[in-house]
Amino acid sequence: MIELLKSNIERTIGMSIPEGNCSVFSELLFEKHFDKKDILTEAGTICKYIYFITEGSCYSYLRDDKGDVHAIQFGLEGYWISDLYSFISGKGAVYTIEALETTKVLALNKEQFQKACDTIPIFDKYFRILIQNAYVALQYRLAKTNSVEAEKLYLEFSNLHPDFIQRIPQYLIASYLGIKPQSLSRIRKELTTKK
Amino acid sequence: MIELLKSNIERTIGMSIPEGNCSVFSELLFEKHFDKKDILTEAGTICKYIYFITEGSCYSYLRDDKGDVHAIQFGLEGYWISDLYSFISGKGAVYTIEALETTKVLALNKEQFQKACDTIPIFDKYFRILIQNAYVALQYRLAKTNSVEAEKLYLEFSNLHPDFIQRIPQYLIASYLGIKPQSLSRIRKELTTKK
DNA sequence: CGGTCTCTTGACGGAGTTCAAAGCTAGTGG
DNA sequence: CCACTAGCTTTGAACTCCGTCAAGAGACCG
Repeated sequence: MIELLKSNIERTIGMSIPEGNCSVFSELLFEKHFDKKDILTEAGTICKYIYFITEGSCYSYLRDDKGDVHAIQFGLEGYWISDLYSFISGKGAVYTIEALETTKVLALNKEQFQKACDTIPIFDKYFRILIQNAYVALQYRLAKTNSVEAEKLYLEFSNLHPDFIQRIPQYLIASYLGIKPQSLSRIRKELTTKK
Repeated sequence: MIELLKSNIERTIGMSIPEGNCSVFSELLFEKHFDKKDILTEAGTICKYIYFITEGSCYSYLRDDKGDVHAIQFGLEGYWISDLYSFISGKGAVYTIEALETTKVLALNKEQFQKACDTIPIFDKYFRILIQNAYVALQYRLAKTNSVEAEKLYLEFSNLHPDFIQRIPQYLIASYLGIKPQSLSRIRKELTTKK
């Protein structure tokens, strides 16, 4: 269970974790289980946890004034997901997080997160790298959104995340790319007839 | 000079800086001067510094396959600007950073940045918060880009950053918002006639 | 005062949206 | 185990916002 997280950390920071640290982890993290369509965090409420997905998949979304859903982020096994703003500030969440499948996570509340950062320097470093990477990737994604047509956006996405294409419904991928499901359907049709 | 940074740190982390730390700063940071249109970092080369702007303004941009420029980020007095990916990884920068006016910055290279984080815990914390905030804001910006028409995007931007509207050329603001200068011109016309 | 850079305006075109309806597909209950 | 339903995907036709191309007006700098 915790093995996935451990290997994830080691891969990210490029060094192996001392044995002692693992037991500290086990104490801080606790498992949670969600069924498909369960809500991990509701927009407006305080997001008390960051979740590390060990099984299944989730996504976060923003609901706009018209009530339309806009997918923000997907998470599969080995991904963290949360409303970071709410988690850190303690204010109401902007996004809702929902399970796409039967999902198991390791949850960490703010206090435990602090403790993990304070007592396990490697974890502190790990999380810093994670956010830096997420920030850099996001900046690039926005730049692409503003400069490239939807077809190329989809191609890049499917090359980068073939696993997402397999497991995440098309209408959510469309939403994530900033287009309508109908448009993505037409794009996919175009792509298959091209080949 | 360094006062601006000091007050910036104090405002961000919500506590005052011990006297001793300031002198450490002065040793690590060094001043640089740029004229309008000078390049702080060129895409493709390694971005060796993060810059804290004390006077003037800059922007970072991505040049796409067609040679078109896409504004990524603006920086005025009190803002940090860099190609974070390149700075951290030591690989070639994705973005170019250019001065929009005569600009003075405090520069910090990787080694000095490390030293600052290691010896000044407050600085470490400050930078973590900065990136977290930037990440959260960016995520929200992308969500808006994908859900809101250009007019509202511009209105939000001008409400949030009236100082940017004053000092940054309109064609760059258009680029930042992901639209063409002509479109922004028309949007602005619409808005004035509406009132 | 001439040249370059920025902003504006007009006409047209195209990528993606909207509205609507019909196929699919997977999950549910009988 | 099949039938039914709800949700997802596909397809068509009309529309809309923004992009493209082009030209002119204004501003700024040497």
